[in-house]
Amino acid sequence: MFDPEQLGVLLAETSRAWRGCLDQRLKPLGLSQAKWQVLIHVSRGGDKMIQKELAERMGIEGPTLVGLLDRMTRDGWLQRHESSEDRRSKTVHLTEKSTEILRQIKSVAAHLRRELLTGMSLEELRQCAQVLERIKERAEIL
Amino acid sequence: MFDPEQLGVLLAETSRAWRGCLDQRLKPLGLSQAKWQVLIHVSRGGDKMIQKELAERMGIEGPTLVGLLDRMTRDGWLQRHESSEDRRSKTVHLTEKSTEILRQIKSVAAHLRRELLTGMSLEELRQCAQVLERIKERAEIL
DNA sequence: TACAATTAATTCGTATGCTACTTATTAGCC
DNA sequence: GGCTAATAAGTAGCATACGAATTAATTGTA
Repeated sequence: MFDPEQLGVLLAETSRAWRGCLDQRLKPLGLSQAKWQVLIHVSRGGDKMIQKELAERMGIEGPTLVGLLDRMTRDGWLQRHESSEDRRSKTVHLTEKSTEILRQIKSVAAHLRRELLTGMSLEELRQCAQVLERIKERAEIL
Repeated sequence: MFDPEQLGVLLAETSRAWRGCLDQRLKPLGLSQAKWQVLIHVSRGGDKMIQKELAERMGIEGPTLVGLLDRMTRDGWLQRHESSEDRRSKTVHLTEKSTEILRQIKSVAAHLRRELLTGMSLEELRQCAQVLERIKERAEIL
């Protein structure tokens, strides 16, 4: 029996549970979800990415990112550099410590993903992803 | 083309986008997601439900609920009563104001759900929910 | 060129989440 | 009955999210 009324709740709970698992496993590395997301995005973004763009890619607001970067800089995960192109901007950079730990993050995330998804067919997952994608696109333009 | 590596990210983003829409529409009523969730659960729970049980049903920790109830009591959404059965416990109750607004909450949520899900077949949604359900169950026991 | 509008980062105040700890009360065991 | 465990609520401190307002720099226009 399926009630579409429950889909929103289920979606929220599933996302929460998944994130909770990952948080728990990355905690021993000193990392929260917000922090490893920053590291991933910075590593993908290259040396030219400024805070504004990082916030956009992460889907969070400027002030939220400022606080996050403050704590991460304080703890040696990141450095901020003045942009050479625009004196209003700052670029964000990995440190040795965070470069080192990125591999572990990716490995833990991939391992958890395999645990959560084993036994489900690629076709099932693909269809599920398609539905989610459509919901997401609609929600983002509303 | 579908890459299961992206499913976790997609799940998080979809959930976030849906919740964001609902938050935006309920904001004019003075309600955040945390607050309307409290109201929904209290209305379902009846007059015997104590804070401990409310926190469990909502999937949040005790101290988080304490702060939430503090703010909601302050703003006239709720009342706390001493439990007659156990002097350690307190029961949580709707006020006139919140009873009144609950209908609007449900109506807004149902309307949004229809907007986000129109055009998708019941079968598609059912299968998607099934996948989410399995992921959620695994994540919760890990 | 000068002035207005925009943009990037920040600060401030608040909401919401957590863990660890405290206090009051109840339950359980000898 | 009396001591110890467990339980419910709350407090304290922190992380993470937001919007509004501020500051400094850039862009666009008259």
